Amino acid sequence: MDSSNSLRKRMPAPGLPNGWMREESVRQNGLSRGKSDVYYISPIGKKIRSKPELIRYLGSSVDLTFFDYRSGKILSDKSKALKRPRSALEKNGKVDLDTSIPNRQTATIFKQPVTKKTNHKANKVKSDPARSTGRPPQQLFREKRLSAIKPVDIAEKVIETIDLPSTIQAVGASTTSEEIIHRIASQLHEPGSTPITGQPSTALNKDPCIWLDTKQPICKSFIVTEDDIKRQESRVRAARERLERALKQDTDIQRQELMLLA
Amino acid sequence: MDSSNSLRKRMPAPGLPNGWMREESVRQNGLSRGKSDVYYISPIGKKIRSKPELIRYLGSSVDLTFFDYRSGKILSDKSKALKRPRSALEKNGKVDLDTSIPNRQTATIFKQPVTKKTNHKANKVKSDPARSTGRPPQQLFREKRLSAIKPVDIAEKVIETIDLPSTIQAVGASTTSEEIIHRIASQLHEPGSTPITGQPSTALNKDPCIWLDTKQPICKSFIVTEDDIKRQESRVRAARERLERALKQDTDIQRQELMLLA
DNA sequence: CGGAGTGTAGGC
DNA sequence: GCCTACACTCCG
Repeated sequence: MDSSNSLRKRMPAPGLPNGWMREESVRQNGLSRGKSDVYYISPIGKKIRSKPELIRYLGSSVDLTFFDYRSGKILSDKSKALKRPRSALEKNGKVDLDTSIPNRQTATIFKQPVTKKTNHKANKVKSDPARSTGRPPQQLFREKRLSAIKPVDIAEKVIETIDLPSTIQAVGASTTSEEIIHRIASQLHEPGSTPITGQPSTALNKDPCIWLDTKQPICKSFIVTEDDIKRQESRVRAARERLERALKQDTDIQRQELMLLA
Repeated sequence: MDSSNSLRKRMPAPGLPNGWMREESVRQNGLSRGKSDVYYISPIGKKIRSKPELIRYLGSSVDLTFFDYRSGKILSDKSKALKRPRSALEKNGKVDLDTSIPNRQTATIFKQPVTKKTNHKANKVKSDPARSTGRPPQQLFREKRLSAIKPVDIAEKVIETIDLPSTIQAVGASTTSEEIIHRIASQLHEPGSTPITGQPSTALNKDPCIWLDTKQPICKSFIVTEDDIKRQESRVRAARERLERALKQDTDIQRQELMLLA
């Protein structure tokens, strides 16, 4: 006899990058008793409750076109391909207002067991077990593709005032500090990303196509202290509060406009 | 320009008996900023936070099937009728553990303006404006219907030791002191009930079906002094503390049993 | 106020 | 009809 509670089971999500868990819970009460809900838990503990939310959260880092949310598996050849849903912004003109503060990432998250992963039984290409993140390989110099994206203020005027701290220095003539910011920002959003340390000194001034560590932004390696982290945490907290106020104000205005129309 | 603070407004609850207030407060911070919470304040100052809690509190004295908690109104003919939710006991096998001490009832609660109340536009039966409590008329000798209900201790052994104080005396051959206790206890739980004084001396030894005051238990009238109230308050406080400890212990045991199963 | 759990409109 | 997606309730 199995004494475990069957109303709630959590296990690694097969169709998502390492660190993501799938949870299925069976409704115990009410009109929908017996139906089940599927959630995904991100590596930092954020609970996702639907496929559109998952797509919003993962952004462009994972292609979920063939991901079946309910089963957690990729439906590749069975021609069950779902229509690509539009983004939240296209759909209702709203951004995701969730600015909750994630737990600070500790070393343990980077020590997840590395599993060898073949995408399909019939697949002849196997990924490198030591480096697999469950995502397709990414372009060298991919930060250049972000160069058209800029933060803007409420009047859509570009905000220009983000500076790199002096401890982070660009490497090579063709790499701007702006590209490094783009790269670091997007890498921080990747689930299962490795620590950002910069390029090893051996790579500097050699042929980047051979010597660069593709997992690292193109800058000299640098050190971050515990004090750096604490100072930054309080800055981030303040910034998040400002952002939350601004976003909320925006939805309030949208809501008022809708009420005027009604 | 309205300088009043809009984040918290209190007004009479249209769908509930006289004396109940509805309070709506708007959340100021966090992810749910702008959402509001609705509370109801009972005539004796007890704050209710949800529809299930309201149902538990009012018991069978008011039918809340068509009461919309958020708006505070009855949704009668618009066929918006919600499915009747099951009781807390049916739902999760737990009793309501709230044993917080209500304010002592002062005379003001009994001086509420009496409003004429017709239950429905199409309803031809009108209640007596001078006596309406918003509830249907109750049976004479209704205390007899409670005679099968007994308090029990933890081993379900009946507790027999409740005695009436000598100032309260039963009237008539067929009325036991136990019935009077039942009647007084249940009347005290009715929202909007009138003071309990006993039967007027004119009613004694005459035909009860004609002379009894149906709002009063069937006992001689009696006087309660300020000292009686103070003495009783401290006894009740002590009893409530014992009850709270016992209930708490019981939930702790239930929780431990659940953990052993998991 | 957050969050787990349930309700439920609207799409298919 | 059923399911998806998300709003909402309720209670800690």
